[in-house]
Amino acid sequence: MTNGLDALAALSDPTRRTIMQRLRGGPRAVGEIAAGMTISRPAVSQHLKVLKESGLVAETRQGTRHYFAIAPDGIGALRSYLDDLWGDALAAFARHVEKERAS
Amino acid sequence: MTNGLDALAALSDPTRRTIMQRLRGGPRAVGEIAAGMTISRPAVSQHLKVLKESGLVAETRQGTRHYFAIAPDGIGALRSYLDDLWGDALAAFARHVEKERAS
DNA sequence: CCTTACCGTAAGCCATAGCTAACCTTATGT
DNA sequence: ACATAAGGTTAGCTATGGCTTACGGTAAGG
Repeated sequence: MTNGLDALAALSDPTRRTIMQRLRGGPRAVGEIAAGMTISRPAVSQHLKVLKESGLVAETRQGTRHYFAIAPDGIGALRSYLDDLWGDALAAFARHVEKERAS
Repeated sequence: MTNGLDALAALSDPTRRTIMQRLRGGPRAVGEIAAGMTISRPAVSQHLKVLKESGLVAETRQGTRHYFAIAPDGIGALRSYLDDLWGDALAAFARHVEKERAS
């Protein structure tokens, strides 16, 4: 795992998010992913490289076909990061409400 | 709420993530946030503007001081987005494992 | 009223990200 | 062996993002 934060930068790009959406049904080959998209296939390859290096997708080759699938671990790292922020935000918010009530 | 996805782009920047870390303890004024950081105060203001527009932080003014605090709703939107991906990823992974087992 | 503190905004510069086009690799098939 | 199919890689252009500097705005304090 890179460090779980690269995944945030990876998902910041709209194109990469639509790629993730296309992988929701299961593994897809590069050509299938690129089909119907407005950008070129090499561009998709570059995005897949970023997604892979960030730990969000996994690659499995089969002949000349490169299949990419969502990697649960990558999303899990993101979730735990957000959960930390979430917990602190709620705690701070609770303290703030408490101080308001004491006035 | 913008749409919950702007928050991803907002958190993609490392500087904005450290700002969020500084807000974990509760609301902070702009000057406090900028103190100790390597970048200038106007740069912090610009980052805070992005964080605010993405729904990740909320602003409350008090005199000339502008206090910023983590907005739980913004993080919640992100979490639900990731949970969607997470669920589908697990389902697809389970199907994949099942197909492997059937060989 | 004038100054000072605190902060947002605008202009400009520089670096990086994303795209396309062209090329190279590797595997399948005949 | 040759042709084709499927993808990764590179070079180069363009656009966008983030930073600084300089400026404008508002509230508090003497």
